Amino acid sequence: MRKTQQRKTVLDVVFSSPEHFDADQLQERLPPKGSTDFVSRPTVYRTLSEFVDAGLLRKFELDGRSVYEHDLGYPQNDHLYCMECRKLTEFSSPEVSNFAAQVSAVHQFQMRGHRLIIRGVCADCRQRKRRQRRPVDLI
Amino acid sequence: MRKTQQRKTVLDVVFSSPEHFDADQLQERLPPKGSTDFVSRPTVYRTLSEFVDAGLLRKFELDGRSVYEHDLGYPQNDHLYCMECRKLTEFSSPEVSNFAAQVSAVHQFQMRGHRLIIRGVCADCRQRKRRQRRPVDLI
DNA sequence: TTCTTTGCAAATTCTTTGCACCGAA
DNA sequence: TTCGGTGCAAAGAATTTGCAAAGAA
Repeated sequence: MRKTQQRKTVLDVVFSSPEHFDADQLQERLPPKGSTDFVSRPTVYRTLSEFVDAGLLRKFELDGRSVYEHDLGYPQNDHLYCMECRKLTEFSSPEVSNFAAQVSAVHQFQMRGHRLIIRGVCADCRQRKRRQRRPVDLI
Repeated sequence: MRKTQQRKTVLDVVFSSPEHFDADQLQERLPPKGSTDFVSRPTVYRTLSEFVDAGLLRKFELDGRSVYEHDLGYPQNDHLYCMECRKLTEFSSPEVSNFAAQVSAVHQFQMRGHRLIIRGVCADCRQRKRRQRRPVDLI
């Protein structure tokens, strides 16, 4: 595997923030179209795919798009997903993992992994909505 | 809302089986292109969307496609997903629900719902693979 | 008749592929 | 020099939309 400017650029940006992202969000953080170290959309996808294979990132689907997260070496199976700002907050719970293993055993199911997504509205967005609503409520 | 042949046809087929399905799988079970009661692809999507709004079906994303399940009036938040045959087996667990509520509270997160997907290989597919492998192993 | 619903074709969105050129090694 | 890697354009797959014609009420 060759050390190219594109792979370096993507690597830098991907690991400059601990946040989840999709291909679109990543490209927004990469150098724009005129720059010397611009990275094209196909290369973004190809590079992300390589990083997943290399174990640097994990990929999963959300709302029909592919979302990537850093592979921190320990399980990150569980997420709070804000339906307003699309922010993901991750955690991992032995309770859920044990439960999943137990259910799999009962169904003679060979478990390869599991993922719990809790949908809702995050604290920030609730705050924002409350503030926005107040002036109207007072009329 | 008008009573059209298309809506009736889709309704019949959707509720003729308790299985999960995506738009493609549904259309395969609908009358083919020449038939009197053919339903076009856009109408399939529009009708499914109406059924979701009406509370007859629930929709969620899996592997980048939209998957529909019957809304049976009780929670079906948890699924075993076979990566081989794509079969979904559903269940619902108060443990996971309670856990989700508890985590949400800690994060001041307003929970709207949750979904646990356990990925792996179902009992049937394990059987099938074992059978297929045997002749080769004996050589 | 009226106004919703449908089918067709085309547009969108996200992702992947074909291919000629570029550039690490 | 040699292949692997890249950008562009185009292809795909899933879903949605514009619009004129069809058909419930």
